[in-house]
Amino acid sequence: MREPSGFQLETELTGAHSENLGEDDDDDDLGEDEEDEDDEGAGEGDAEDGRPKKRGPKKRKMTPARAQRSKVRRQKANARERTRMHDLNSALDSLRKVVPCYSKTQKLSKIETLRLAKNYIWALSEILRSGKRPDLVSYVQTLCKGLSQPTTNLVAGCLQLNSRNFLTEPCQESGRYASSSFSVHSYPYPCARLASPHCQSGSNSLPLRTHGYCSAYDSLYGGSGSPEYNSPEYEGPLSPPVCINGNFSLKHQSPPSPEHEKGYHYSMHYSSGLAGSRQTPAHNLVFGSSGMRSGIHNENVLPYHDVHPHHERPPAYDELNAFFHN
DNA sequence: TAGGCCATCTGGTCCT
DNA sequence: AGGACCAGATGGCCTA
Repeated sequence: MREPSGFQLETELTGAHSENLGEDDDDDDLGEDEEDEDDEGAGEGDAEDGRPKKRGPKKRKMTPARAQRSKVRRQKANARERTRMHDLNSALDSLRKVVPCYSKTQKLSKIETLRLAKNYIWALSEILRSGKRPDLVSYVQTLCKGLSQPTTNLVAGCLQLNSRNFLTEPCQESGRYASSSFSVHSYPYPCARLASPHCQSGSNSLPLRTHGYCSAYDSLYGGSGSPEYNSPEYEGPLSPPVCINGNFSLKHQSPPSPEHEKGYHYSMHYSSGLAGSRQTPAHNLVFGSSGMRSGIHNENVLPYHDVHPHHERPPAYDELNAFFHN
């Protein structure tokens, strides 16, 4: 048996896969077949020497024409692969926008985005399951589980956490959540949603801005933000607050109305394009007694289709719907 | 400079 | 047969 080597091995590998499959009928390389016959027939067709006849497509020499075709094919494959990866990155960007802590300037890495998304889903599921306002610390810890330190800091900064809260908290995940992890000041995070003019609507709107950053937890559960509205500091794409309504606010179904202004609870809009079956009116979303104290107007959040062009329904739609109707 | 992240190329495999 | 998907390799860029 001959040992394939170097260039020949490469051409055999690729050629075995594709060259011999579809392009042999191009007879622009005349004489090749005969060369191949000579080339391979002597080496592997010998039944006399006891060796089994080699199966599979014949190996063919790389002629200039074939090399050219191979090159073109490879270029096409590369272009497809690039497109595919770009699509994948676009999807990741969409995901970045719906997980807590979206920042144009400090993008989460791919892996961190996926981890944070997983944690976010988990945290929301826990809220649904328990039906109670989560503890801030455990909530953040859930969000930050498995995240790198910079990302943890970013999340903490996004939440505008009072780092003192964590000084007394036991560390989790082998010390990952030590107090030093929450050096909020070092990761100032401007909350995109705050730039939304909806943030300033209505007297019942929750003060969302604190020193230019978003305290999503505050916005969800009521906190101590000073109402500095409509700042142009950050005009990037909107990120949902780390709260239910941001993630599940889907689409404006009607322009803001006085009724909406009054309905200051955690409103949820669902507007699904799925079979047109779930044009659900806004549901007031109330989280426990403390949650009642404050809320975010439903227009505070990015229309769902802005980041979900296909109008996917949130996975927990039915559960949420049922829960918030109770 | 090492390490992390990323984009791209590439070959193999699977599916339609 | 061709495209999608995947994983490995490679090199560039950035940051601590």
